Amino acid sequence: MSANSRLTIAAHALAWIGLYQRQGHEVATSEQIAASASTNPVVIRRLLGDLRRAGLVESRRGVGAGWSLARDLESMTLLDVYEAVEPGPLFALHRAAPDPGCVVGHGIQPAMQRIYDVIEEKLRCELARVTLKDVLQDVLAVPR
Amino acid sequence: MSANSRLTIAAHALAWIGLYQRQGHEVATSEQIAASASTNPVVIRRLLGDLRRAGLVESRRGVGAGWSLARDLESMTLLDVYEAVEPGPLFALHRAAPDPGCVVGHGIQPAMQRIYDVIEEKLRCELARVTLKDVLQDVLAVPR
DNA sequence: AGTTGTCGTAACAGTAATAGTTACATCGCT
DNA sequence: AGCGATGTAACTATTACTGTTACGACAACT
Repeated sequence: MSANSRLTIAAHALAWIGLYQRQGHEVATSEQIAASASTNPVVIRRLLGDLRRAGLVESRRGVGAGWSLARDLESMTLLDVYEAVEPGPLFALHRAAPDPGCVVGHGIQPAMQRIYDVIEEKLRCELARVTLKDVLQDVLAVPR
Repeated sequence: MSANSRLTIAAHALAWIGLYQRQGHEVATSEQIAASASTNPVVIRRLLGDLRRAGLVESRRGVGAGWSLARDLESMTLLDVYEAVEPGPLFALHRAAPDPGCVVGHGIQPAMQRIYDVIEEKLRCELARVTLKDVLQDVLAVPR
C-alpha cells in the first residue's frame, strides 16, 4: 500500500521527549530525537510541527530551545497522533469517476465508501485504545 | 497515507463480472470492465491477474476469451481481494534502524510492531465480514 | 549589541509505488 | 490462416514520503 513511517516516527519522538522530561530535562532538541530515530532533524521538526498544531507538543525558540510535551503522555492516544500526522483516507476510490451509465459504475462509489467509513472508524477505535504512556511502557519493557 | 485504489477497482471488476454473468454471459473482457471503471484495460488485466493467482477468477485466451469468476461471489470476501491485491503492511517502521544504544531506539520497533499487528488483524476481520455478494447488492441498491 | 543555538520553513533531489499507455508475443477458437 | 483477447514488458507521468541543504527568525546569554 506504500505505507509510510510517519506514525512510527511521531510516536518515537513523543516517547523520547516523555522519557527525557521524566529524567528531569526541560526540552528536547530535534537533533537529539533524530539521532535516536536515525533520521534527519528536519524530518523530526516537520512531524513535531504537525503535533504542535494538534496541541500535543510545544516548542521554544532561541538559545536553549527545543520541544516539550503540551499534555501528559497518558492523555495522548495513537489516534491523536494519527489524526495529526495522516491526513488522507486509508483506501482511495477511483481516480477518474466510473461510468455513470453503467449500473456498477453508478453504484460502486457510494457502496465502497460506506464500507471504508466503517473500517476507518474501527481503525480509529483501535488507535484510541493505546495511549502514548502505554507505548513508552512497552518500549521500556523490551528486554535488551 | 498515499492511499491507492486497487481494492476499489478490484471490487469493481468482480462485481461487474458477477453481474454480467448473472445476465447470462460467459466471460467479460478487460476492455468492458475498464470502460465501466474509467481506466485502462491493462490496469484491469494486471489486477485480475493478481486475483487469478489468488483463485478468485479464471481467464480464457483465444477468440471469445475473457474473465469469469472462479467461485461464487458469496464465497469471496473483501479480505480475499485485499490479500490478493495489497502485499505490504498498513504502517511502516523506521526506514533506517533506530539507535540501538538508546532505550527508546532499542524498544520502539517491537512495541510498535505489536500494536500494528493487532490493528491489521482487526482490519482483516472487518474486511472478512463483507462478501462480494454484499458489495454487488449494495451497488444495485444505490438509487439512480 | 553581538553571539550563539535552535526552531521554522523553503527548496530541491532521491526513492518508490501507483497508474496510464503503447506495443507485441501468445494463445485458442472459428 | 485469421481474428480477438490475454499476458506481459517497457516506458512515462504523477504523487507522496524522505532526506538534505540553506537560511531567516527568534530568544537567551555574555
